[in-house]
Amino acid sequence: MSRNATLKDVAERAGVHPGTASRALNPETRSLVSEGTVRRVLQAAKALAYTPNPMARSLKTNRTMMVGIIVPDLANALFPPIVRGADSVLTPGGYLSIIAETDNDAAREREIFDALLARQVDGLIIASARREDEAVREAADRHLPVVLVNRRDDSARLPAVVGDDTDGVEQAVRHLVDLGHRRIGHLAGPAELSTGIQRARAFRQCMHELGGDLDPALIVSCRVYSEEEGARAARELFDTAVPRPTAVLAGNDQLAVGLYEFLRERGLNVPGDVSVVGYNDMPYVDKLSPPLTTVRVPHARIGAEAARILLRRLVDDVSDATTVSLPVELVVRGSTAARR
Amino acid sequence: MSRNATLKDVAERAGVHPGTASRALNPETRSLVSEGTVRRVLQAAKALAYTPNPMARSLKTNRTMMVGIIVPDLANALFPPIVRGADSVLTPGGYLSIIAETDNDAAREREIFDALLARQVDGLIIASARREDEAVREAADRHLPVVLVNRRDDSARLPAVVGDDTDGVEQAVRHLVDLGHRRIGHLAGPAELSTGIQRARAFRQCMHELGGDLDPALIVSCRVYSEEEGARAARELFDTAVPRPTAVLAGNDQLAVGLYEFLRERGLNVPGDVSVVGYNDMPYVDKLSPPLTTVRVPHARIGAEAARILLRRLVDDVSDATTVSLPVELVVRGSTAARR
DNA sequence: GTGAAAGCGCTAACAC
DNA sequence: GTGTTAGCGCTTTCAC
Repeated sequence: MSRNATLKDVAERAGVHPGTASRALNPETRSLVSEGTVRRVLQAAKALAYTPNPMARSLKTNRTMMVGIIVPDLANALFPPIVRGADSVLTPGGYLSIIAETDNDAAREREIFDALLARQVDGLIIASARREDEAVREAADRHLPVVLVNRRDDSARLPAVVGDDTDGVEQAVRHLVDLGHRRIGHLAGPAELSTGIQRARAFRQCMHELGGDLDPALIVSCRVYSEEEGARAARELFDTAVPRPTAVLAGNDQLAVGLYEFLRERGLNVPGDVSVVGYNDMPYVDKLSPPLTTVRVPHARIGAEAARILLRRLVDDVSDATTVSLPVELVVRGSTAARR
Repeated sequence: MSRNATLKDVAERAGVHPGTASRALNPETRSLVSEGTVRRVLQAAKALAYTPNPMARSLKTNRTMMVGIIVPDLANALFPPIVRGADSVLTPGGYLSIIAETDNDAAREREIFDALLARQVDGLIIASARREDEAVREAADRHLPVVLVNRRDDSARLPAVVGDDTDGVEQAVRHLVDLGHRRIGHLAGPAELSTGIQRARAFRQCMHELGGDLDPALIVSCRVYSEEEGARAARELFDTAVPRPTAVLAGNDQLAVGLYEFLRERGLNVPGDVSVVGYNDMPYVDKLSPPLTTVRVPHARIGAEAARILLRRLVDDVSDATTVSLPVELVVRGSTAARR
């Protein structure tokens, strides 16, 4: 924006060669320079309020110290904590995070992926992966430093950090079964997302193990995670499953909110007639009436852990394509009650 | 991340000098090159999947094509739409947005401001301005290309885009007065923020003009915008103002949510005993019970307009420190009713 | 321990 | 119309 001091300025003021100034300023190479010179250079740098030009440095070192974070949608309260968690690790590590939104659009994701690579980011954290994802596939093919968060792709060739969906669903179903429910419905998330398929799979498994009703009509798939789709799927569920479920596990909190709407329209009471469990523990679901029982996913921790894995790759060049599952916790509120 | 084609590669493949290739690739200078050459260069570039190295370009042009967006907190549902609105203008303009959060911390804001400048961003959109703000002051002093959004600083030396607080408050108060309320309380936002002071000022003014009760005990200041602080201030309001207000205008929706909590604890019904109006129309306030009547602020438009002003400065070098006020709209829901 | 010099990839002023 | 050259600010190899 305005004329800044350059290394040359600092060198001149300190009466040394720019090369020497560079060495003195860089902690890694500082030991190569005599103590007195280091002091003079540091002093000159301070006096001139010198900040190295990252462009010039990047051009030389081939590293931008920037990491891209790709999320579907910042307005979805799920993602800001992930971003913040990642940021809290990246910033102290000297990296700048570049956040971009895909709007849940595969084409847009592709564009952003390309744009970020063109900008020479050193690595990428992707929260928008679909199970079949072109950008993710390319990242794996090219061995780019990429970590997936929250959602995985099917190839599983990239490291990923997610919440433990299997355990989360089990806690939820067990809670409902303990309350006496057997006929439990599931509003399954999009089949193209790992969370959707994973939670649905865990749901079937649990129902089987815990003695729930295995009627296939109890599972309805949602095309997207949204309130409207939740309401639509809820309608389908309650119109199809006979007798109607006494409890429903929603694939995420947004679907649960749609379910709430539907039940209210139908004149069905929560939890009197139907118990409801959500997933994620978004902000404000404790303010719904009744407050939503849901599975809390540690999104900030997920983001932080992903950043740590990425930095390990970037800084120490250690890589492994393992998936880290972080523990989740059922938060019981007012939307679940014993079956009447 | 991996070896990319350089301009030199493209030039070689097209059988021309790098300088010529550069001209052919740049739309601005393309007319200087013969048609056939342009075609060959473009073709070579395509074949090699050439993307210009932004570092090298920036080093030369002294422009990074990056804009910093500073927000207090992405988890506050207010700010993602601002970011998205800005982004929707910046991206087509060829700019990349760098989003950073201050956590409502002045020191952190200062750090981020410096870090972004060190990264050589071309301009800044600041949503975290306090009325007295060191970073904002410096930006003005140095004539940096900066646009304020949502919140302004007192010096008013920088362009700003905000919602029309005066009109918003007037619509809210008029609505309450029309419902028969006279004893209307106000949970004022932080005095260090322009929105807090502005809305409180407008509130006093309106109450005066519309015949409301001017009892100073009806206005309570909040230190921060948060639910807890809203609840605390509500307690103070209802403990101090005698007789108690029959309606309350909250400085923002978060304060309104805190007010809800307090009223529920006190056993006061909304809107039966007390009507409540919020400010901002955050997501999910329509899901509260009762759904919150509030003033809708066009945050996405605010972000977009700010970006437009910034681009005008960056691209065409037009600048003016005027404040743009965008129209707001009262959304009447279930939290307001006629005084009994 | 320090200086000299090359060069990262690009653009732009200047030749021809 | 195209080639040549210099140089943006920095790091790093090579001399000395």
